[in-house]
Amino acid sequence: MRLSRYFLPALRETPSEAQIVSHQLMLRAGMIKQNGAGIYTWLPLGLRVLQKIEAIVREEQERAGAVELLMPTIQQAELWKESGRYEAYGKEMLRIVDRHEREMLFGPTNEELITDVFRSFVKSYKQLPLNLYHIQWKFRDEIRPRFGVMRGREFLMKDAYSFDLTPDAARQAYYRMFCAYLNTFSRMGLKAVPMRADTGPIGGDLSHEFIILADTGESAVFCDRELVDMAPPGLDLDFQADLKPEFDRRTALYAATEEMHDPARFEREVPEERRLSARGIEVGHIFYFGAKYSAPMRAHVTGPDGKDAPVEMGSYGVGVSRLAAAIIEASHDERGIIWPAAVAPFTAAVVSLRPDDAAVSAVCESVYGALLKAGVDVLYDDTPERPGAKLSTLELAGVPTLVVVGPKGVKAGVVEVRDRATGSVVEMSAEAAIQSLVGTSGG
RNA sequence: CGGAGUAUAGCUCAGCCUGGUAGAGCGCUUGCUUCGGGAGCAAGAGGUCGUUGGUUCGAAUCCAGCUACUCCGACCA
Repeated sequence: MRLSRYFLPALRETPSEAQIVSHQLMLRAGMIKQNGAGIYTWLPLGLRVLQKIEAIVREEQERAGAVELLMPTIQQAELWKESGRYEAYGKEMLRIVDRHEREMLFGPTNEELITDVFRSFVKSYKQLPLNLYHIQWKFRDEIRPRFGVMRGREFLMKDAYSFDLTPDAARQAYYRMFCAYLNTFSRMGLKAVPMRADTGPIGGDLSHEFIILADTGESAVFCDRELVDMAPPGLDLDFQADLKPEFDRRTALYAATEEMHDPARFEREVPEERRLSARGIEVGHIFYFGAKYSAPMRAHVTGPDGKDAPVEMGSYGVGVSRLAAAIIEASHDERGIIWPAAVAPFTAAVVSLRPDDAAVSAVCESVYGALLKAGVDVLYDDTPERPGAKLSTLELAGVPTLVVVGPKGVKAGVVEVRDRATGSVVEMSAEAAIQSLVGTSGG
């Protein structure tokens, strides 16, 4: 992408409405624009990040055996009346009336819809286990949205729903998602700690929140330090196997959010030097809730004994749009965002210090062309801005690697390769710069 | 929903107290000089001062209503 043809409306000053660093940086880097309280347009750079996050979530869901579909944003009220949540959900649910005076709603979640899909098509235990997921915009009319997309009213969420015949099988489905989540967050460069969670209004008796640690996190968390650096299960994990040992190993140590925190137990179970009190951001939440929806909505399957029973369900959410902000909270410095390569909007940028210099432009074009051809997500800054302004903007936007091409370097036969995270600046031939990027870019 | 603020140029803000017809910096346009860390000079464009009403000879300024946004609390991926 040539920056001269791109749309990157970066701001030099911080808009006054932004309180936390991720919101400030997202506005300044031209990722989002606010429309109303908790409602945002995703500008091109922000959309790229969102799509990278989505892609990772999708790959790891598929790896764990989940199947993607897409449910609507606007739903009819009927199913919610059936489950009993139309009254129970309260004002957070945005209710809409259509031209025929029918009651509609903008979905805050999708248990009812998916349960309806399931009961329409699945009748036998032989079609189980099943895990269906989608990545869709949701709306919750929060009393007080804040912190940009961290707690918006409209947000993009991945939610998966598992269906099993027995509680034991349902627990295995839960363990699969548990492991998939750890791999998912790890791939985004995050250290996520699973914490025993309150099941809240969704109900059920088994639930974990996935928390990433960040000073600006909205909830206080308490855990054993060992958990923070525990490696994820890994992409070669066998999702067909019994994952209970894996799950048990990762939930044996103390980890709790404020609501579930038991100070006495914390002190009893965790040696003092390993006690970690920090702040965290919830980026995922998984629930096992059995027949909470399948019973009232009569989503029954016939078992091998010929008897019908409500299907055992669980639901598994990832806050996709929230993750964009959460990653920034966990990875930034005074100059701006530091994207982990896997979610960076562009993995590299070629920066022409002198677009009016033919020799400089020739080197830029050849590097840019080679990187494009190799499938690297590369931005080419061919604009006539001054060097300082260019570098500042690209550092603000967090591009992981810059290939800086200037007249001095070109005369000496070198370009500069700058690493955003470490700040290192290395001179090398254009050829070597291309090689280093093609070799390391994971796409 | 309770409490507290804010609303003036694209952005950050001043002006309001003490009423007299709107400013700065950055950004934008044009030209020249510059060009390796957010350039300099010159000339420009850009605002029904959130909105409605009231007071007044006269309102960005004083008063009231409304709306939007932000912050603190209860709620949440």
